[in-house]
Formats: sequence, C-alpha cells, structure tokens
Amino acid sequence: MKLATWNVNSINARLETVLDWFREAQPDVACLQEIKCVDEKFPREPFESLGYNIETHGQKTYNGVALLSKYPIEDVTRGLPEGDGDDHARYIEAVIGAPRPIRVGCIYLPNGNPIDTEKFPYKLRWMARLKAHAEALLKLEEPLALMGDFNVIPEPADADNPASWTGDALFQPESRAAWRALKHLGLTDAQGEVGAEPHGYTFWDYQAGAWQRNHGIRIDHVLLSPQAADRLRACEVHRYVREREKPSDHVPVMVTLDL
DNA sequence: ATGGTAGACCTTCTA
Repeated sequence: MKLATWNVNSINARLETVLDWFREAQPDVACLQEIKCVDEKFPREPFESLGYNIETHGQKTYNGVALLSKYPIEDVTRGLPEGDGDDHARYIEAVIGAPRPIRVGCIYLPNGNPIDTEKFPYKLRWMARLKAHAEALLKLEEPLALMGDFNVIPEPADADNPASWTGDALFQPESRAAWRALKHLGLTDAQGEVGAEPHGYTFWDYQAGAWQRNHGIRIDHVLLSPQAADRLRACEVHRYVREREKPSDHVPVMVTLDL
C-alpha cells in the first residue's frame, strides 16, 4: 500500500498538476496540505472519478488539509485535541480501512515566521499538542502514520545552505528539539530508514531561482509507529514534479507499506 | 544587495 503526502499550495490552482501525478503515482492514500479552500470548494468529482474517497478540513484562503483514499475512510477527526481558540485547519486524522487498517494523521504544522512574533510560540504550542496526541496514539500499539508538511528542517544535512536558515522558524533550535522529542516517543522517520536519499529535499522556494540552484530543504516528513515501521518497504521523494509547469513549491513524499 | 514568486482576494497576508 502506497501512502503519500504533498503540500499542493492550493488544490484549485494545482488541480491538473495534482491529477496528473495521482494518475501516474497511484497512491492508495494521500494527505494533502494547503488546499487553501473551504470544504465546499474542494474539487471532489475529478478525484472521485479516479476512485478516491475524500475527507477535507478546509478553511478560506489559508491552510486546509485533505485525506484521500481508495479504501474506506473511517473515524474521521478534525483538528488536534486541546485546540481551544485555534481556528487554523491544520490537522485531519482517520483510520484507513485497508486489509490491515492504518491510522493516518495529515499534518500542516505552522510555519512560525517571523520568530519575534506570536507566530513562533504558536508553532511551538502546536508541536507540544502534536506530541501529546502522538503519545496517546502510540499507546494504541497500532499501525500509525503521521505525515505532512512539518515545517521543520531536522538537521543541517536537510538544507542546501543551512547557514542561510539561521534565525528562521523552520531551523530554530526549539523547533528542531520539538521534532526530536516527537521522534523520541518511538516514531520512525521513514525517509531516514529506507530512502535512497535520507536527506532528499522536499521544498524549494519560488523565489530567487531556488529550484534551479537546488537551494532546497527537507520539511515534509512521514513518521511511523513501530507497527507501521516494521512494514516499511520503500520511501521516495518525487522530486521530478518540481520542474513541471505551475508546480507547487513542495513535492510529494511516498511510502510503501506492506499492509 | 533585505531582493525574489505564488496564491487568495480586494489590499495585504501568508509562505
């Protein structure tokens, strides 16, 4: 079974590009971030025609996440626990009714820039909530994948020019420490396990020719519970999608699990 | 050199 994550930067602006990739890559489950529309404006029909069930957690203009699956989508929840006052649509979770079910959390973690504003503590609070929730989910001892745009560069090797990210929320010591704390609960970073490119970049800014100069960073991640990690067979970054017409600034990351 | 681009949407915010 193939599970993918992709920050599409507007599902409606990206529709043809995303559909092309779905037809080629044939993910069984896809987590999309930054759909940038309310639920009613998600283009359901073309994905349903490809055989997907769809659950969205949308928002006007910003953020928004979606779960698409060729298998039934069950027990859907929207938003992380303890979210009083948090009106950003950044998390949707469900159990995928595959032959062997897997719980999937689709994550669009706050960017957090600039760090001297309220946005950075919001990012860190969100990460603390995610950690608490992951801790609860791991107690279930089930196959679990937490995947999405984490907006964290885990290590210097995950950036083409790490020094240029000094002072950026994506590479702050606090952000990286929170990422490590999440992993240390017992989650496996899929790209580090079996990926041909353990530090392969997943994002290149639109500005200043970042793609042409390969000024990339690795910020889209797949974290697996032990029960899922034991069944990990492959992890690939679909870098080629970045050079197409009207690309997202992120590319898909796809894992193959023996479920 | 504090630039540059993209998307939603209405003038600027977010990334």
